[in-house]
Amino acid sequence: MPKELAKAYAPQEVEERWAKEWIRLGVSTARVEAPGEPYSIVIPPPNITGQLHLGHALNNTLQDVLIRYKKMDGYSTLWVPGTDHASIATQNVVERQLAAQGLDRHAIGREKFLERTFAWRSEVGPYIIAQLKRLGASCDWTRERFTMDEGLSRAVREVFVRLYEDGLIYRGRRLINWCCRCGTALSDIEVEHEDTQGHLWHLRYPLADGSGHVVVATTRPETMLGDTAVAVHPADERYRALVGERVRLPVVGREVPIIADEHVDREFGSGVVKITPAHDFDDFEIGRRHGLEMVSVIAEDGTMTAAAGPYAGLDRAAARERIVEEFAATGVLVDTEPHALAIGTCYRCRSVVEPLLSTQWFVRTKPLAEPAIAAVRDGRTRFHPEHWSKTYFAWMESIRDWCVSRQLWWGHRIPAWYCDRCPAEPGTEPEGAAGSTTRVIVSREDPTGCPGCGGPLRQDEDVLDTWFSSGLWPFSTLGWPDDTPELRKWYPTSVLVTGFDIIFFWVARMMMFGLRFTGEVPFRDVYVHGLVRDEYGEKMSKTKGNVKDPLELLATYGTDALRFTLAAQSAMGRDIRLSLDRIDGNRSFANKIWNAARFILMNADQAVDLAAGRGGGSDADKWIRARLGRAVDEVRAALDGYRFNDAATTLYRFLWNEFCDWYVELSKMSLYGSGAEARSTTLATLVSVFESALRLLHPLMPFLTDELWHALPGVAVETPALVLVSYPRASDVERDEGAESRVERLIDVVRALRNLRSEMSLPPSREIDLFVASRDRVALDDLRGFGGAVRTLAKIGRLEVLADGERPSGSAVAVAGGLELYVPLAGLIDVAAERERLEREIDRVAKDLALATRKLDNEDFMRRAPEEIVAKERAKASELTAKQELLRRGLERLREVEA
RNA sequence: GGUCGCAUAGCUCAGUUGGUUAGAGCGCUUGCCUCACAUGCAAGAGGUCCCUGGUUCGAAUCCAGGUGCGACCACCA
Repeated sequence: MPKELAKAYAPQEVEERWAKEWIRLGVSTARVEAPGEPYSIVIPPPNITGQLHLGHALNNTLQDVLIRYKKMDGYSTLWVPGTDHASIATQNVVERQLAAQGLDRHAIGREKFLERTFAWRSEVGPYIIAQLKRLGASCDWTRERFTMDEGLSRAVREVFVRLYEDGLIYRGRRLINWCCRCGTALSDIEVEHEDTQGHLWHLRYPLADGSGHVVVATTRPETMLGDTAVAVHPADERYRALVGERVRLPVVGREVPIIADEHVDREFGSGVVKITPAHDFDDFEIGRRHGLEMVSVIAEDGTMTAAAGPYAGLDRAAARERIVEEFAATGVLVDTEPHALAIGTCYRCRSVVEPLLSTQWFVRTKPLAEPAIAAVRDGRTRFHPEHWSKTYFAWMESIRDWCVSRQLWWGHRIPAWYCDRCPAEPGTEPEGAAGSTTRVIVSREDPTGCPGCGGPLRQDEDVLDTWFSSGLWPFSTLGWPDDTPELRKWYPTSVLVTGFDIIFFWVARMMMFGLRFTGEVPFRDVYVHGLVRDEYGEKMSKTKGNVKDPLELLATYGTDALRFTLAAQSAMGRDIRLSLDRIDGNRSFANKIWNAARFILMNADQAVDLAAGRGGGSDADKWIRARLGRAVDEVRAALDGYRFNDAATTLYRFLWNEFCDWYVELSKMSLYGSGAEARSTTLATLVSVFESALRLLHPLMPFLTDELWHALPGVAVETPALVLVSYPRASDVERDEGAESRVERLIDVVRALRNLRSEMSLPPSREIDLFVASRDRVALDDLRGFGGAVRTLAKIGRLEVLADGERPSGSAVAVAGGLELYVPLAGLIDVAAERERLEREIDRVAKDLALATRKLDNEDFMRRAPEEIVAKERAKASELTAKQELLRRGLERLREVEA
């Protein structure tokens, strides 16, 4: 029985109802034993601290489009949802909460801190999941994972231990990036470089023998306290004689050597550079090459160490100020100039990162990167758009060892224990820290005591980089290290959908770990989407205050409208400027579809046999089926190629410009003005084509389509959700090309007549007469077939086909669909206006004709262009010639009337 | 410094392998409350496809150079 639909689509109620219904039905719950080729996606797990933002909305919309499409198309799909513990980000949030209460984590202790964080996590963790559900994401919610789940933690430990056993994880003492605010080491990519305006200070270092001085230039004068050399270029004539001499450092009084190193840039500053191996990555390397001493003058909390002498205890920034002041007063500072430089900042708290000497755990990445590079080179994993593979290669090929230990509490604790009574076993001493006497035990199970002396052990205090566990996500979520049916079935996953900002952090790590531990790539495809920006192209950020809340947009425009807009704007790899007008336009699109359904339901006063709508009927019925077939092909091809924008455009055009604008109008004639049989076929076609179109659209607009599909007469009512129904296949749709071209001709004619009416300012209510002539028999036959439709759609009163050679005078003339159209003007309009219109039209035709003629006159074109192109050009030219001739005749007749 | 991307209508953007009359949405103009829809219908105006050169019968599309944006990477103190 036809349902009553409200006059306008109100998404809110429909969406909330369906979101719940899908979950109640468990439509997206994956079953290992389900038939069909496997298709799987693992969600980029949002941070538990997260709020759904537009980036998530985009990311998850695209994944959902793919999953729904594949599921409908018969694949055995799995979309694994979950969240990331986000070690450092979450810890910072909780620490801020503590600070608000005047506490810090050390005050409450590790255990309490973790308790509190877990508690908070169970409070806010479900929030983002609920938001994903609201977005319509058809994840398998029974398989939700969290990176600190028991299973995933076991995977983390397994990986750590295996890497350790294979010599790919080691402890080393070296220069690392240290965030003084977060109090932890960071990996190279966790440091962001910010351009700032600083100074270049020129300092005078006296030679130790008192024979003179050298001037060094530095952007960080406070580090001079830790200088252990100054360096010049070996080929620099100015300083060649000084190499091997010593300078005496101001303040600390230490004598340090003048060394020669290729790395020094002779052009920069004075050509003499101070070397601080403990606080600068370049200097660290130079120090290594020359066996220099390393003096740490900045401590982990950002204050100066005892080695900084009189500055000990001062914050590094204050120390710099003091030193500059004092150097200015004592003549050490000889010059100050402004200097632009990039300083490293912490990606989580934005404070300035210090290079410090520290003992940390590192992953040896070269042996992991090589197979990961090969897998993309040989196409086992493909990037879309392809150019992102270049970014991936560039990073992978110059990868450096990955510092994975963090001095944090929230995260996976490093499975290493120390016995301070037993000596280190050979080969397990930290690199770069000779003479360590501590025995290290790395183990899958928590050890009960030292295997050497049986004595107590202390576990490493540190946790792992959060990206260590996310790097395992594609297989840890499927049950690895166990050999599970899920892993066998759905790994490798089909596609990873992500933003380019985490190619290094995440994609690269998953590739390395995936290949190392499963022997296979973690995903076949990587679809990299752009960033969602505001309407001015600015990145959305809290600090800029231009963040749009997706939930607000959902409330205003509807989820489907937002989803459709995001997909439609997702041209391969381009950023999205989100314009509210666009979303609004797609809200109208949803409303348009809603009203098409209303129209159908209003007319569905009889039982509808869907099968009867799949063949036969009028030309219009056949035409819309043919158009549907084309749309199906296009949408499928677009989705297969991750061209979401093309899929959206095709759907929009088909539903609005073809189905609603033309077919619905044409169907009215059959519904209201013909026999029962024709009427019944048209009704069935309306329902059948619309039903297919809803299925075709479903991945993009799941709520609206599910609601309407179930309201249609004749559909399988026992199917509880549209995602369980098959995706349309072009081969299931009849394609009658004859009918297709006849209706195209009809459309051309109606357009031409409407155009003419409009140009002549004829009121739509006013009927006009139409005389038609043509030398094209087929065109005339066609016209006889669809004449009635022309009369209705263009408001024609009399319609007559002229005899051979007979042409009316004083008529407006148009040429369309191979037909000459004459509309007598007597008493209708101003003849002069029509004459002008004709003249303009003739000009236009003449221009096109000239273009075509020039090509055909060109010998090279005729000789070298392919046959079909030449034929096309010929056809065009002759058509234009005929048209021109006609318009000219029409013009002449008009002039006669005028005269 | 290196690498990558982008430049098309007033605005936001499409335009797969070179051959279209260069498209869409919004905005604008004109006319319509036509029995699904005014979140609508019909019609229209609006473009040196950034510049220069090259390849080609043919370039918005391919190549080179330039200009202007944007992003990423980077150890020039």
